[in-house]
Amino acid sequence: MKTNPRFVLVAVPAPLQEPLTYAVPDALDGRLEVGMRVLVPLSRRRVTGVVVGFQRESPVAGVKAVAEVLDDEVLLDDAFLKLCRWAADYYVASLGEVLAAALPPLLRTESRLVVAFAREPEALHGTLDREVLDAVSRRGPTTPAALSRLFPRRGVKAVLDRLATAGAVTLEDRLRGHVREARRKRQPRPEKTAGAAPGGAPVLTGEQEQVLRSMDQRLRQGGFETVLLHGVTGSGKTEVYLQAMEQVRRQGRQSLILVPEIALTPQLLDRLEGRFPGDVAVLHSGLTPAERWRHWWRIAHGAVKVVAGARSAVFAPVRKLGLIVVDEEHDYSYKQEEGVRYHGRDLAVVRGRIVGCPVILGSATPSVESYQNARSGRYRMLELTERVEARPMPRVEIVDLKTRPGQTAADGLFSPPLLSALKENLELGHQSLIFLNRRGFASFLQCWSCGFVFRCPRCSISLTFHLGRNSTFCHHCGFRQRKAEACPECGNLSLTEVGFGTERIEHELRRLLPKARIGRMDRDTTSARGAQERIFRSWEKGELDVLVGTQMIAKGHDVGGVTLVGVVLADSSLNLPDFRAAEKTFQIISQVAGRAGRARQPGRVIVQTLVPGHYCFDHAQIHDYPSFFATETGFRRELGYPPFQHLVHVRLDGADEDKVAAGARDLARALRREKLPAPLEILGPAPSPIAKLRNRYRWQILLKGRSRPALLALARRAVALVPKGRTTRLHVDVDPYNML
DNA sequence: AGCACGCCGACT
DNA sequence: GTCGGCGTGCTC
Repeated sequence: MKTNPRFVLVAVPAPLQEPLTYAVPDALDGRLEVGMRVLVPLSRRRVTGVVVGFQRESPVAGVKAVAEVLDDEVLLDDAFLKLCRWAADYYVASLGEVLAAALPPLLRTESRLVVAFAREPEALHGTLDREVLDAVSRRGPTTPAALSRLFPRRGVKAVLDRLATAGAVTLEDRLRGHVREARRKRQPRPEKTAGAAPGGAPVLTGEQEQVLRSMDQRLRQGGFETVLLHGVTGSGKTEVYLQAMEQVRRQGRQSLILVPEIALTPQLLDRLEGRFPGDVAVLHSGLTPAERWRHWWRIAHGAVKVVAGARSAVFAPVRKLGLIVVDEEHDYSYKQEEGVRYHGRDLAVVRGRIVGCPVILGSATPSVESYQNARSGRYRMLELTERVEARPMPRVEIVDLKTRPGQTAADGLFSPPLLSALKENLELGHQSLIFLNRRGFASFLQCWSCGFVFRCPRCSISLTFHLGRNSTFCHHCGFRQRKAEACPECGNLSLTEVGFGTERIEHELRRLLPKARIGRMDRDTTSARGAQERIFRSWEKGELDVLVGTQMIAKGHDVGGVTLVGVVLADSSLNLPDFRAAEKTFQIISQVAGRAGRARQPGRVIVQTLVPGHYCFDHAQIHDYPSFFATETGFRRELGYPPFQHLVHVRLDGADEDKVAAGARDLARALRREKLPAPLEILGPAPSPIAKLRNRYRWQILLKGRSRPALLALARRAVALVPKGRTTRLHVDVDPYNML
């Protein structure tokens, strides 16, 4: 494409609806191609943009010129840009926003102001100017931000302007080092991976072999197809992925495997490294920008055979993509909840279609959407119905907590069956897993005298009490407050702890099982680097008898091989105001239950609940996903929820409650006046369930209908109708998962 | 997203 | 009286 056009279209990392036009300077004539990064002026700074097209004429007058090319060859290929365009279109975002979500941070921010000492001026304005100038000459070239930190609240910016005018310092818009670095086409040293020996492939079960055989042609020859691999827990899905990836490698192509963030553990990575030594790149949120960039570079230059990562790895710049695997495809962490709210699994399928490669979605408890797609023939269903080594499925018992009258929830954390099973298991020297989907000691503190509840000052929710830190916390914004001794309303000293979380469970277990060695794994105990690994290792070595935890013990580390799993209260997820509550509960019970009985010992699972009659328990009890699906889709169809109809969640938020409410009403009224190509329901507006978050009030409108084009058209109208101000902001969430 | 321009409370 | 808060608008 060397037609020497005079203008290029450049997508910049800003929420602009359209790419911007820049002139091509003579020096770059013929050197620019679509997919190259360029440095372009934007306002008063320079940013990296991506060339997305060419133009003969400029649509606007007075365009600026491209400052520099940053690549000698195309970094982002056509398929990558197609995926980004698709995402921008579908999620009602701009290409620039999608690129901002897709590219590592180091590829975006490019220039910054650098202050350097120039010369001693003849006169200085004041003592502060003197101090700042001294600091600059002492520190060498530095940034205004660093100086502001050194002289907080003293108007450093004005000082610097004065100093610059006086010629004492230079203020220069300087490129960051890495930009130059990136341009040198030096390949980073290949990572030396601790010589993990190639792991031998284990013997496959008949089912595993059959599944692989049925995908063989696609894996060899390519071509798009989505396979839903529905395999019960412990049926060896991972082994299927690994062998499929090996097949792809033999064809000289690369594989991309997406896993939930929480499952991106050393355990999985060890396994990948074992099979593909030195050939694995990992992308996850724990990487520093520089590390992420290094991995990105290796991937883009074909230096690895396998890319593993969480959600955003769906944008990994893999060139010769031969297979995409999405493990635990039902997992909600694939949904991005800020910025462009994309779904990693759905984009994986789109990417497979664009590049023409197979996509494997794997789960023991598929999402209702994916299972429906498999039913309707859009995906091909492959099943693994048996556990490896013919291990039996665990026995699941549902215990009704209600049948214990005269007792408060505090007494009844452990029902007699669960408690005696725990004791018995302990005596046998076996390990037990106790699951509760809630952190902290008590859900909230309430005054027994006047009813006062401690609430977050920034959010409309109560504060969770954490005994270990003697404080109450907001689980949404992080607000912390030392535990008060008395009620701030009436001064009463009797503050009651209401509800319970994992910390309380651990506490009670220590009391009930004084001899047991008890550990806890939740966000509170694993926040320190390496802490999760330590807990897991001691569990693995048998140094713990009981492990209490949240989702983390159901996903993430494979804490398999236990003989007893207890679910303290299954209702916590069942009672959420969410049409997926039953699905979420079914999934989490199946996942934790799957931890039981992986070794030779058969497993036992005890699920406590106040609503034992709920259908999700019936089906979970007998490990019957298809029946659960049938019941669940019955309700979904009736109520017009996904996968039968689609949703778009529109939220307005802002600091002024009245303005947000009025804005939401105006918007809903305007949307109802729109002419649509197909009928849609417009529900609301209504205050969001969490009506205030981080001091911003929230109202929402829900769009619902069968026609996706109509839904997206209406969502775009909403974006156009709400001015891009900052007092009330609009967020559009296509296919929402979290509507709180 | 940054960054600059432009109107209202606490200080040299 | 200023300084600096962030609300608003723009970026080829």
